Amino acid sequence: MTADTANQENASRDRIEQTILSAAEQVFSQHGYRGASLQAIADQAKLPKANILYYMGSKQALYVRLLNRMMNRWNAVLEDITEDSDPGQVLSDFIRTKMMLGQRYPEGSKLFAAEILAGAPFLKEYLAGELKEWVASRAVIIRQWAQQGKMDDVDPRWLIFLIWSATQHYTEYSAQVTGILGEEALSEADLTSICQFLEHVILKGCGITSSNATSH
Amino acid sequence: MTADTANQENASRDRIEQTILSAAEQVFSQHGYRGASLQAIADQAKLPKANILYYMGSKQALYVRLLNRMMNRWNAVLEDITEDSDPGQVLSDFIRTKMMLGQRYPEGSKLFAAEILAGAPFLKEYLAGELKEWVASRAVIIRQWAQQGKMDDVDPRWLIFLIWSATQHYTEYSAQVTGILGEEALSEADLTSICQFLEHVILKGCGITSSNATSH
DNA sequence: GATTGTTTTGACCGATCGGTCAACAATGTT
DNA sequence: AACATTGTTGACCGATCGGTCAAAACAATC
Repeated sequence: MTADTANQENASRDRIEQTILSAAEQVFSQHGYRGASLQAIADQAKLPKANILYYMGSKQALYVRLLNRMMNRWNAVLEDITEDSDPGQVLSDFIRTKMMLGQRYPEGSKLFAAEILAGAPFLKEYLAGELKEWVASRAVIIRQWAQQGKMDDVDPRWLIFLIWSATQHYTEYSAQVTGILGEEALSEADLTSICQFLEHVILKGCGITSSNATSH
Repeated sequence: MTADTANQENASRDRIEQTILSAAEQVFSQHGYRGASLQAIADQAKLPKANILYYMGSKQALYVRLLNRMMNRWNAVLEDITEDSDPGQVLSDFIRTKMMLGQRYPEGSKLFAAEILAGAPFLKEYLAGELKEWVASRAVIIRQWAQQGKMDDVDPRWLIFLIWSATQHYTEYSAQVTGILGEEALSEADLTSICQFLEHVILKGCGITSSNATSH
């Protein structure tokens, strides 16, 4: 096997795996781990069922792989903030980025939501480990901002949960939102309006005078 | 059949039905409609599987009945507001009530969330009908408050969605929240703190001077 | 062209799915 | 006591579940 054919084959293998992962993400996100069937995933991917297992090993391995892929997409958010950062700028970016991620990866977001709804059987350690530390470290910085008088002295944990929930709502509850709005899907105008609303309420609600937060 | 024995039998039947509904709510809320099995519900209710079907007819009928029961619990919220109401008082009550409902019926709330995640196959008409009208009518009143200068001119729909998402988060994402906090469950102190935080941020964020909102 | 390794896929496995049914127990009614 | 109604439940049905396997198709090397 030459390097050329190796690349070619690996590329082919990657393409098939991506097809399967994408199909599986859709099915798992709609019906959760138990409710999803390999046959439904295979149909979605337009491949025989045995092929799914050949590439992914088992239903559980496929599911865990999807969860990990989604976790990786969430890195780099709120990662490089310090006590000297501008809260308005940071929270504004946070809201926008979180909203954008949800719109970019709706199936992945729903997959994650279903996992949490089921009691997070595959993510318990991650939540109580990595993510807990991440929240704690961000909370320290936010508290410093409050001590500096840059914002109100609110509990940073509730603030983070508020931004998470408010933004995730529009992807995970999209069926409810679109039903109520009477639209097929959220328009660009809707998204802009929602982001502006969230920035307005959350920043103002935290006592942040958004000097340059609307400069985007 | 005397009236007495009729009452007795109906009471017995009701008790069994409630047992089944409660068991089913737990199973459906964790695994969604497809992921839940009648056998699992029967085990939870400590009844033979055939007994579940005798009382409920079918899996779908049982599921729909649970959804309707949950919908009924949500009535009476924001129902008696007028243009003369005090926004601070109303929104404060809204936040508290919504939070309380989530804590009181965690399984029902998760059941609803799973239904929406799956694309709301059984609730499409309700969302696009009753609930849409409900939101629209509340929105009219909230806009009147803004015109009267009682609050900022924010989009009432986004405001309603914000309060929904922020409060629901603590029941539907309880696995994530408790994992991050390192607690088994949310304490009373946590809940009080969260309510105060949400009232502070949302009311202030909407430009509402909460004169007597903290009188509870 | 023979050989070796990798994909592909239909057929199949035991277990479980939602649902039916008949036999039986329990309870009312007369 | 005889009968009718309702409640209970194990056994069973065809379909589908996740997963295995072997035979065939395919590709690469010598």
